[in-house]
Amino acid sequence: MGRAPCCDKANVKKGPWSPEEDATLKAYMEKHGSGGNWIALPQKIGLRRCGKSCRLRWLNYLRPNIKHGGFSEEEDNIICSLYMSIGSRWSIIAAQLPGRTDNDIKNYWNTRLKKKLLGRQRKQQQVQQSRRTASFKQEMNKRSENIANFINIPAGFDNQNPYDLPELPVVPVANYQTHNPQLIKDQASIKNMLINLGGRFSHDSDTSNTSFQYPIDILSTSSSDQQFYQSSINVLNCTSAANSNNYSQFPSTHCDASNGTGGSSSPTMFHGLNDQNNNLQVDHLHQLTELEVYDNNFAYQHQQLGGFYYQATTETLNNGSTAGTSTASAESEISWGDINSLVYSTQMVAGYETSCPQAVTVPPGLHTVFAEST
DNA sequence: AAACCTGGCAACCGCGAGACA
DNA sequence: GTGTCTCGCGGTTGCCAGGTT
Repeated sequence: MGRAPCCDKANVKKGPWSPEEDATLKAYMEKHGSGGNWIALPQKIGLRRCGKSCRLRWLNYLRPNIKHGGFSEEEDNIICSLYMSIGSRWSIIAAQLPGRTDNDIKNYWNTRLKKKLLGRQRKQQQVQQSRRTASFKQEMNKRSENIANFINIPAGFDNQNPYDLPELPVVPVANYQTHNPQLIKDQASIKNMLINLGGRFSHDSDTSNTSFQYPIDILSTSSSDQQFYQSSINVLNCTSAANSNNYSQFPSTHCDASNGTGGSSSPTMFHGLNDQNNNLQVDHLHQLTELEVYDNNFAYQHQQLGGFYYQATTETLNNGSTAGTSTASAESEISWGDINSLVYSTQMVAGYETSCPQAVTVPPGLHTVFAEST
């Protein structure tokens, strides 16, 4: 059986609202509220409008304290960060921005923010392209050298084909979303996600468990996966500590992986690309320039391009070793309302890491590897 | 000045979830 | 358990103002 129409389509008015209609709806809503039944409301107040239309008009336009346009840089950042974390969950994003409606944010994203981001990405891609070209030239030079060495082949050469340079390692890094095909569908899921990302909620009953939980079944992964996860968790435990602070008041101390609380040296930061299977391609690693490190938007832009973002030391990359064992040094109490401070992290990753690495949170699909600085 | 194009935004549509009989 | 109804959400459409040709 089909769904019954919510209203008599033939007798309802469509299109823009007149000032009179607005005034009627507003007056009624301010006095009585919707009464929990939007469908019956238009008839009650003599409006030839669909109940859904009334609801929309009230929520998006007539409701008190609605802000239109003039999005601030801070709001931009929140929207971008949240979009990167949870996708097009406009109502949730709107809940973090007082006075903004989901419709407003959705429109703003579609018409401006997305383009703004794409523009920056294009710029970034150009830079990356020139780097790849340079790296290709370098590789060709290396190969030329190898060929030259082959020509002067030493005695005892073991028939190895000199043209086959050793394959560069491809280190698998499990992707949160890959391992969690059941995508986030509700606040509980998001809460779980945030817990998995290192947060805890003040009303959680198990307060004894302060350590980070693996977002995937890590025992079934390879040892190298486990090592990378452990590295990530070291970061996340640091994150837990950081998240108890207001994001605008970061401590000036550093965080290293050995104790999760503080260190003094700055980690080296890299970025790279994932392959089709979301595996980290070490051969595409690139150490971040200072400019990139301080580019507030680099992290999430790069993630959008299908890349990952992390920090590690050259040593870690070479031997795949984990950072020192970390323990959560401070409990982080994160309420649902504190989601803001969490989601800021995607932006903070690049903008703050070198001076305050503990302010790192890993959104789904974003890989972070942390190791002691050399 | 007129036609055309483009971007921004309000409003609509269809669907899923949850409440209720 | 099933069907109906409402709400809320995200995607899409279409109008309109301003810019360009």
